[in-house]
Amino acid sequence: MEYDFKKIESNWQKYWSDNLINQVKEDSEKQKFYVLDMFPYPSGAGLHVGHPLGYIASDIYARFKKLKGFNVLHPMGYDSFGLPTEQYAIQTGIHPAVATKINTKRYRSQLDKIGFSFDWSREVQTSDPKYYKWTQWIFKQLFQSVYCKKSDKAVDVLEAINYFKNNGNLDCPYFTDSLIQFTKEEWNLWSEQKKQDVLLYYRLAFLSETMVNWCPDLGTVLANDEVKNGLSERGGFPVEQKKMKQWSLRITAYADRLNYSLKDLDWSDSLKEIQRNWIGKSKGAILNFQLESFKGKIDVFTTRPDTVFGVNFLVLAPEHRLVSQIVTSEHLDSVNTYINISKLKTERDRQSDKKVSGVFTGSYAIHPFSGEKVAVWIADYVLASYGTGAVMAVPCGDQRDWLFANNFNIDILNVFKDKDISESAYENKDAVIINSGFLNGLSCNEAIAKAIAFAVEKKVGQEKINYRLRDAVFSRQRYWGEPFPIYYKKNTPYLVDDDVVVELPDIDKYLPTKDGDPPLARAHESDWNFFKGDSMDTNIMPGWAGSSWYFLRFMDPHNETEFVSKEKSDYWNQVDLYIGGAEHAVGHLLYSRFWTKFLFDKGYISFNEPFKKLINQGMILGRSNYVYRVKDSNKFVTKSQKNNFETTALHVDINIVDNDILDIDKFKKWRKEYENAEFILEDGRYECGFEIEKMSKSKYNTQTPDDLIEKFGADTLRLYEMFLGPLEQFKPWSTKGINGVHNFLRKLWRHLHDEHNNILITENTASENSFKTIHRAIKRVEEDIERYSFNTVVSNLMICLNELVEQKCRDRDIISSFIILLSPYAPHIAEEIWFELGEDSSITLSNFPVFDESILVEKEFEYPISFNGKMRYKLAFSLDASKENIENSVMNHEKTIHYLAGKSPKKIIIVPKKIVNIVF
RNA sequence: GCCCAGGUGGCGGAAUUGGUAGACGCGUUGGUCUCAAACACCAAUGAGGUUAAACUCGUGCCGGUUCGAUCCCGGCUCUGGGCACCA
Repeated sequence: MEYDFKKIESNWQKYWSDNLINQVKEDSEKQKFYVLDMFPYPSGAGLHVGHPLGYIASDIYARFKKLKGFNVLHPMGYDSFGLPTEQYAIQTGIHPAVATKINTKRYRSQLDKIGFSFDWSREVQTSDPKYYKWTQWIFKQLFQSVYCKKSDKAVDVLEAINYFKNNGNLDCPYFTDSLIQFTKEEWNLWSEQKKQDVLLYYRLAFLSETMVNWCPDLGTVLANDEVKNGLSERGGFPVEQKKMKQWSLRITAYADRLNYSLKDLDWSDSLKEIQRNWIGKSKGAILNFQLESFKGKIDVFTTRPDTVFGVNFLVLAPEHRLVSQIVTSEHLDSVNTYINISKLKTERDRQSDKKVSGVFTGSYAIHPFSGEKVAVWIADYVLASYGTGAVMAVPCGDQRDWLFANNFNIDILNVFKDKDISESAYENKDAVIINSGFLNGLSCNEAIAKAIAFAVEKKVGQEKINYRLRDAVFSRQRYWGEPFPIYYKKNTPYLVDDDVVVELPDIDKYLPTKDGDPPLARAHESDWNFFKGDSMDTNIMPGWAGSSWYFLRFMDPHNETEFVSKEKSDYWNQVDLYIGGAEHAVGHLLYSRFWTKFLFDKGYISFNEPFKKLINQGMILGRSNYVYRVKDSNKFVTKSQKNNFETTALHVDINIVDNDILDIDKFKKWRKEYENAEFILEDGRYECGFEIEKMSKSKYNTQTPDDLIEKFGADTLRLYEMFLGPLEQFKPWSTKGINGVHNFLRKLWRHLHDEHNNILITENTASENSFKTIHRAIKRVEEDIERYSFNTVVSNLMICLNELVEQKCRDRDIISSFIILLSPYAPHIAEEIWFELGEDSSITLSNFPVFDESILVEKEFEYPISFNGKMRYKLAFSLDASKENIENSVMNHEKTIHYLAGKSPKKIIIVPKKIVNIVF
């Protein structure tokens, strides 16, 4: 009888679920370990073989840690709010909640078939009101908090209110980017509404009128990380800049901490680098340029104060608030024209337009160091949203300034000794400064320090650290997301009462109103489960709201009084191992870190980073097949002849192609329009082209895990996905090698069963060799799993089995150990054999075998004997052989004499237990 | 343009601290079993070279350090990813 994986797998999946084998409870006696996957968005397409890759790895690790005696938390849930389900609702009228239910059910059945050890009793779904009650709660905490720069943490807004009452906002320690200044008298005289408006400049969740990324096709605003090259990440629609009133989160207050604590995380360098780039810390100075004919000054941010004497002009962003004040009447027309043109450009146009443009305002500023007059221009290469929205232009040291100066025939002063700036600016920092008054003769770094010191002394500037990171826009004008726990009284936002969850109301259509308000504006007062004030907020939260804290809810998923109890979050603490795709590098991973730090500041949890160790699994790419249709015909030409025709390449379903050879009959049946297709063949065969690309339904290159499980079983699938290569690496999907791992399991089965499927096992018969074999495997499997080298574990298990088969070893102890080693990878077959061995509780509850070093101790070592570094032959010596002994034997060996060919050795290197090298 | 990761047989990949390059698997070839096929098993399999061996070359390219380099250093190149008027 053969290995009947279908029966085995369904039996044990039922056993595990009936006996609650995977449920986990807090247990202070045991050390905890938290293994988490980035939870999936349940799309209508279901899982393909790429999705479970990370889940399999984390499941193996979780099972391994359990065997090592840890109390392992390994949950799963769904990030179930989001755009695709809503788009589907718009097309079909099916309520997103209904579609979500169907999709999650499908996901669940696919996941169950793979044999994961998830504790499903802890499942959460972000679209469940019991869950998003607490997402709203966290938003409320953010709204009720401001950031105190002095204590470097979030504090209650009441603290700020108290401060304003007694001091105004002079020297106040609370983080803001507003320039507003007020005294305590002013504050105390203000109306309640005015006070609330001003507080919005400080709250960590705030409403503001700012430039946002508006995507007309999606009908919503987007955060910066959802825009790629001026197009929306989802759908690839154009995005424009628009001034709108939106909710934002003041993540910029956390920029420094988010940047700094990256260094302690066990994440890949490239991922940390992406976050660092995104935060974009740069050190420099703010310098003040007094205006010549107006009161007031232009502040510029620069990272190169050493080049300050090389300033030939200033440039403001067209949107800069001073532009309208300083423009002279004779330049008014040209400035207004320029501003209007740049307003019309989208972000994408502005980026792709490499032409130098700008206009002179007619005004001058006074150089704070030299006292000279400096012309003030406006140009759209200066961004309003970075730094101060103004730059000091140093054409000799900055290429953009150089191009600008050249274009408008502005003189360029060179402040670098012996550097040629006739062809381009000199941007390196390794020069000596000249033409710069008291900075002359200094290196750039010395000059930077001295220039800042001078600016501080003369009160014309100070040191400044600037971040590229912007506050995160937090509202979306869509339907399928968390409603805001906010109502309005006279346009001022207020929080709803403490214990209330604002539920998503039912509406007639999932589209904006006639007036362009978000879909939720369709809800009447009676449609809301809670209504107060003049109106409810009609925005929803973005997709990343629910996923920014779900790892906390898994610790205490059914708590109705807290988002997570302190006791439980203290026990489970940080996620010890987090596995997911690199596409979340700046979105989800940055926002989760932000929320974790915030909740830490407020004392709700006692750790300030969510994910201690993170692995990005590489994407599994699809291997698409193409057929070539001859233009304007229903004729298809084989790959080798396609250049003789004008053809269009079309994706063809990989399921009707074998080894790049098209199954013509299946192809004719595949699509109605191909029923009468004709073919130009070579040797009677149609060869398809291929391409490695992302797996997607539209490319017909997807493979579902279900098909493979049907054919080979879940254990084979699990082993094979790991065997493909290192987890982090991108790799094309191919089922070429799947027979290999399947044969491994069959070989194991056959080794342990007779032809009637009776278990073959012997007692205490193992040879010394078998002990060595199994202990070598124990060592390697343990070490490799510990260092997340999941692919080499499979090889080691194969090697071990090959040896045991050769040794005809069926000894109970050895086989038990082997089965436990295998069980994280192939839990079903392991469980089956485990019970056949006479055990009566799940293998999950057993212990990982203990490696015994003494068994592997060898008496001798086979030395590679190399000549000038090249291995030529091997010679065994006992481990206690002296160097002299080894040298003598080697030098007298006939092969040595042969390889030396009469020459005398210059040097003989003997490294004990490593190598012998003879240099001649 | 800047930053990060990577380049090893026909293919996926291994080599953990500078010490036998190519483990394990796929594929291919030959053989055993079979009426035959499938399965299974055995053997070979980096390239050149030879009846066989000897030998030569070989981890993207050029150079360096070292008794010894896939691994360390310098320069280049290609692939993938990130950022990009960021002052």
